[in-house]
Amino acid sequence: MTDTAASGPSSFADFGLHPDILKAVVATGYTIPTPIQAQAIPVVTSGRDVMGAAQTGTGKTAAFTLPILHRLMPLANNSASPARHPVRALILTPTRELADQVADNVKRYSQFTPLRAAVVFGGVDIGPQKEEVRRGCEVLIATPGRLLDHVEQKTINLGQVGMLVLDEADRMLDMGFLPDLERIIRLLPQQRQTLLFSATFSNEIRKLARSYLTQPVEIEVAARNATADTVSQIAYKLSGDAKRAAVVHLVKSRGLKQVIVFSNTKIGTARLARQLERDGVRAESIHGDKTQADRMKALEAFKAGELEVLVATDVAARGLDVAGVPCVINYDLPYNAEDYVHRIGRTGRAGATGEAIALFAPEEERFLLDVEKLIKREIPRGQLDLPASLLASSRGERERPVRSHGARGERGERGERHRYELPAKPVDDFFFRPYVPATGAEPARTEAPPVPPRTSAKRPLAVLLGGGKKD
DNA sequence: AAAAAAC
Repeated sequence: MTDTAASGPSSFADFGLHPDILKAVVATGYTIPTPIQAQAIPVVTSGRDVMGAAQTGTGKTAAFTLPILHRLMPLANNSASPARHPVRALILTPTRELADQVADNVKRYSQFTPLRAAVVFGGVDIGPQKEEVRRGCEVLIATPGRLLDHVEQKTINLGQVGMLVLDEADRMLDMGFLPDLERIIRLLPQQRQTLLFSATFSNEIRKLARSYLTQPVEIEVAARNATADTVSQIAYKLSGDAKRAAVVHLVKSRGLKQVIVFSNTKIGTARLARQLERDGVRAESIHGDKTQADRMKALEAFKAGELEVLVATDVAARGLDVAGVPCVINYDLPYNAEDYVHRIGRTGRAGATGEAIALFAPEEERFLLDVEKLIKREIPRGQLDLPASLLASSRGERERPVRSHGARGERGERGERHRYELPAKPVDDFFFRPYVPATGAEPARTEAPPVPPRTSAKRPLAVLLGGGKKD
């Protein structure tokens, strides 16, 4: 812990930032730096490495973007030659949306300078990115995979990068980006400033920091894993069936706009959005199986206030910054308690008040208890009175029971609903072959071993052959 | 267990 928090500058003008950058800050309407900005800006400006733990929505992006631009100003020139604009600062993010958003910020803060910024990420045509990069950029924002693609195609050279930012580093590790990160870092000069931001300081993160940071200044603004005080939290216990009705009721009865509803699965996300639309709620879904164009379209519509609800997987749990999201609903409780913190961090941002509502089925209560343990506070349980009309339609439309395979005994007494049940996907006919006991008398079968359900197709061969380790 | 990310 550092104890410099209280004594930070009380105005952006106190940082000594280059006037052209300060001008953009003023134009954006910022006056008082947030705690992370107050702490990080002087340290980054001084050239030191930083290991920062900050709640999302605390102004983290500006906290590293502003001093980076400031430090690049002596290198800025108005030349039209791409050769005069090599990449000097590289910002890596785990998701495409976050990269895009950080790029928007960098472009805004550099609008009055000759500095140029570009962004590259996957899922979209690489051609325009090549063109943008070819024109030259001092600041490059990227997701790791597409960046390596560019490097291999020699459209991007990282040999002049003097500043590296790893944003949402814990998420990048979770997503298996470590090998990509290592490859990218090997392409950078040894002599550089490195900033690592992470929601948590896990052992893996500390190890990463030991490998790539030099005597970093540790900055931590909020107690780790704490939730913002400005977010009120409540949890409603509901059967799985009633959840959808609850979302409709909450949105309609209170006239909510711009609600993010989190679901655990891509399929569940898409299905819920469709059902909400049928119930007269303007809703779109965003998840990783959608094309990048659709993801952007949904996000834009949401930002523009055209949607009442954005139904999202955890693709949207971290980093997304939509001004003024008043309410986040956890339609499913996340398997990892930490994801709860990230999800509800979408509301109550930058000091605004927000509300986080959790809808949990009885069998999900243990996840709620995990969350309470992590955030070290109790989430009050509420009672939600749903109109009968909503509940009825919720039942009628149900094509198959949700979680009917749950191990709970009381499911039996509602057996009538099982008649609606149809498997979502065709089941491999292996499961329907008669069971043959493996007696000695049995003729030797030379049949290939059954292929497990298709999800295993991506597993290493060794696992398929039974040689893989299972832990 | 699920999600994300290069083609």
